[in-house]
Amino acid sequence: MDIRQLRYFIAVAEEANIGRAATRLHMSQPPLTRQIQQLEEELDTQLFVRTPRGMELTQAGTLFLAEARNIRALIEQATERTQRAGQGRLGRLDVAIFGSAILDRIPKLILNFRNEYPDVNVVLHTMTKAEQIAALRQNRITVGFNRMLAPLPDIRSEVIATEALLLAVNLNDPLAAQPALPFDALARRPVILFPSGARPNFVDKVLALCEARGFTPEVAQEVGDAVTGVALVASGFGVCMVPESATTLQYPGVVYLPFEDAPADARVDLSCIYRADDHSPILTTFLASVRKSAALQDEAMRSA
Amino acid sequence: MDIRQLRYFIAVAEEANIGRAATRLHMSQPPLTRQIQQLEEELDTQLFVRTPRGMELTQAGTLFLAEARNIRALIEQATERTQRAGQGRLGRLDVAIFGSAILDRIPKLILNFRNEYPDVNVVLHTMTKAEQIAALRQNRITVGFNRMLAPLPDIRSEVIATEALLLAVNLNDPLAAQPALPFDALARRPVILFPSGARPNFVDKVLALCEARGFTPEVAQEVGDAVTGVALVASGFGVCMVPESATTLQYPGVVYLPFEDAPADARVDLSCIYRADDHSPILTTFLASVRKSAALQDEAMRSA
DNA sequence: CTCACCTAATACCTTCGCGGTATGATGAAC
DNA sequence: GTTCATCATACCGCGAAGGTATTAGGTGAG
Repeated sequence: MDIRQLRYFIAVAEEANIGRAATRLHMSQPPLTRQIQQLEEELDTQLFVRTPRGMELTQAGTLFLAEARNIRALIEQATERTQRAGQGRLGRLDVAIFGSAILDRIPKLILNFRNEYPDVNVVLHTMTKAEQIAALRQNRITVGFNRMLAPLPDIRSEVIATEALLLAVNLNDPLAAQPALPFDALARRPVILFPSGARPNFVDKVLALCEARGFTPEVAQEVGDAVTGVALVASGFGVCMVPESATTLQYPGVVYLPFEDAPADARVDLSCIYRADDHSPILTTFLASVRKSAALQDEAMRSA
Repeated sequence: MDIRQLRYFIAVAEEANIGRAATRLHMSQPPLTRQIQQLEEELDTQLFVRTPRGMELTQAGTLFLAEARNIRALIEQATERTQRAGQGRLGRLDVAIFGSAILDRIPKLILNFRNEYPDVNVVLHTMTKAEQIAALRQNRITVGFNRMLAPLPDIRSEVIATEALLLAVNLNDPLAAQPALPFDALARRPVILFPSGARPNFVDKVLALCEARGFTPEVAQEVGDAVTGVALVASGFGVCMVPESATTLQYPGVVYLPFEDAPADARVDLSCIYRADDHSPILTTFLASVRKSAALQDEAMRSA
């Protein structure tokens, strides 16, 4: 059996007339006759009774018509869905995020993507940097978000955004009264650092910035993520350097203050990573969407 | 797209290797390569990534594999069901029966058919003889059961069985004491006749039998069917001639007695009728089944 | 009753494409 | 580097699909 024959059969059944069906199929009558005969022969079942006025479906033919329409619809659906999958508009995408990336920017990027491609099932996984790289290598995730990535041969990384750094200060601290701080405020207070885990990370960034300005901060505590860090600031342990997006984390007794000199290197990157050999359309569309909405976010931030 | 291509695709996907798939499909590798390429081209979607170790499904390919398996299963099911319909083993059969035919024989015939062909949906309709013929002509039924059918050009009828005639007698009647009756017992009692409705029918049969023996029975009452007739016998209205199969109708105060002389013409036929131009397989199988089980019934009756 | 007209079926031809064999290109393993 | 596997390409022959011309058969009008 052949899908072409199904098409032919449906046409003949609907027209109840081979000649008219042939016209509709843009072909001549004799080959159509032959195809119908072959179909009947292959099924070993009479589908039509030939009358002087045309073709009339038998009971078996009526049943087969329903089945044929089913099959045709299923085929159309299959091609359509496959094509959408091939364009990265349908399927599943496993995305890894890290702890404080939950704050603000990343969720918005992913939300934009989900709105644009509602038939892609985005599955989120929380992983550390090292876990993300291992998961990429095992194909357990397709893309990950992280900061401060060292280059690797098999993993490509792409900076999505850079964020300014702010200082989280306890509201009772005299520093909190000022609208902006000099960078060396860090030298005058115990500092809370995060994250713990694989280096290089945000800790190294902060320490490097201080070193460039000729001082070494007093480390009050190292913690796992930004949320814990801000919680310690609220408890009066010290100050804590955080990326801009952490300010969505409103914590009683904590204010986020910019640096008055706003040094160009006092920024931290936010990157997404993916396999260098992954050319799947779903990743391509995701990256395109992320680049687009990250650019929009940047613009909105600059104008604010 | 082509069903053959689906088969090829499934094989390649399952083997993850064109060469092995070609072997499995009993063909050589190059044409298989080409068919897969054509399929991808037609779908405008990459289904496989070519590796030095074989073919690996893309996400779109994985989805298409599931769809292709679905389609293949649906096609197999469609051919199988159509073939069964073409053999009269699947479908719908509208059968008309008349009032007292509900008794015994016909239900058994239909039950046998339903057991033998469980996928045929038998729909029963109760109709008089005239209604059955009209319904056949309008294709509202496929086959009907009735008695005493006059031949018609467009309706074929076939005697399924003949039944002996018995006399239903009230238990208080002195006749009821005898094991068998002479035929002219009918001349000595008021007679209940049935059915009313289109002639010729069973009434004519009874009257003709009496006339052949030189008497005209006294008609106590004409009623619609055997059930009512027997009820009147129970009430003492008179006697009533019934076909053998009516004896399944056990009625308190009524006995069924055979005729001692058992004349050869004291029998009545039971026929089935169908369109002369109906050659549908479902009718053919039904008739074959009916003939077979009617013969078995006859045999059982004779030996009893 | 016959003829015209509709229907589907058949005969024959051309062409396109499927499958075959032989060979090439490419990456992995030793 | 050589060998072995993979898939891709080139080219050929044949079968089958579609086209044209015609036949066969039933219906309805005159």
